[in-house]
Amino acid sequence: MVKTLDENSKGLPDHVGWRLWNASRAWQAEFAAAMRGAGHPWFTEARATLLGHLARKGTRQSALIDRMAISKQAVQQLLDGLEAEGVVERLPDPRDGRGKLVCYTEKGLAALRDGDRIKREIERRYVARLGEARFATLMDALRALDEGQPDSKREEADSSHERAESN
Amino acid sequence: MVKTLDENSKGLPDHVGWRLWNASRAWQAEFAAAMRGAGHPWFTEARATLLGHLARKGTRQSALIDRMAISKQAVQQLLDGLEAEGVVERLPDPRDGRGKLVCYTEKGLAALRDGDRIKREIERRYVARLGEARFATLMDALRALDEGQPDSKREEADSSHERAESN
DNA sequence: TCGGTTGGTCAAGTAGCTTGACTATATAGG
DNA sequence: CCTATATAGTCAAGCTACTTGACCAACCGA
Repeated sequence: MVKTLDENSKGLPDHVGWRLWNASRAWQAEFAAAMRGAGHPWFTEARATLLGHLARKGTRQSALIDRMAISKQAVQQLLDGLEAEGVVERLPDPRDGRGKLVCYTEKGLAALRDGDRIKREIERRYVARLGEARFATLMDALRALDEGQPDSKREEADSSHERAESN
Repeated sequence: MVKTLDENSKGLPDHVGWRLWNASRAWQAEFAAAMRGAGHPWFTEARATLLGHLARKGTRQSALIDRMAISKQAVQQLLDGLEAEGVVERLPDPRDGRGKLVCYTEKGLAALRDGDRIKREIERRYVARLGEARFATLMDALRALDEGQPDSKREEADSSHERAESN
């Protein structure tokens, strides 16, 4: 997206925004295709985002809501879907009658393992294409970009603060 | 998305895919916010993508369909919206009774100008954050990544071939 | 124990896609 | 010329990933 509004000379756009978008999109597509090919047809981008915030030992639904930058209802709907697919399950939180613990099922853990493998494979291919040095500088620049951005970094014991109630 | 499936040690993911996604997302958000702030509240990501393929002198609707990697109906719906907003207009193609030429309105051209300005401003800020050298290597790596990808590059006289009819 | 905050659900609406089914124009072959 | 097929566009319905609004139930602090 936002190849936007610029068309340099004859051809496609060529500014940071477009290049970033393009590269990101390519990575996604490659990853998702590999995941679906590896026997996880339920895999989608939105679900992956959510699972990325889900600790192996399980996470409170409310914690997921805090960490993802979307409404709690959206998180709930994603979870409904993942639960229906048998990837996660919602258990009652023993320490809070209201709360629910979202946990991986065996199926979910298997996907996790495949995901890690696939991710490493893609990375390997990227290194092969760019060379180690260039790949390293790429990562370095991207990290520097992220660091400057507000809202990145938020280590762990971070419940409560910012993201002050939306609904 | 796809912060996915890895959570290195304590904290957020840190692989290429995630970094790219994050950076891309940040750029988008910054650009869209600036555009809306500049008096173009109709601006969205999907619309920007489409406009990125629309030449200043106008483009055949069917050509837009070829260039964007989505269904013709999706393109049509996007155009419906943009037309309703008064950003583009659809004129009959004099050389083909079936075809329509999609053109910018004055409002659309104004957005184009603002977009270019904003894009340059963001780029300037990126350079300030990374330093010129690092910014240059970032662009270089991203370009190298794109080049390797299938379907990128498609200079101009490219009508017809690939993308063989979907619907 | 009462009031406010927190955790979660249900319902309805929107954006941005998809596929399927259809109409109108163009064009190539007999 | 006339028919067959490909091309350009439209209409309709459906899905995913979000949104806001309204609500209930459990917890917690004064």
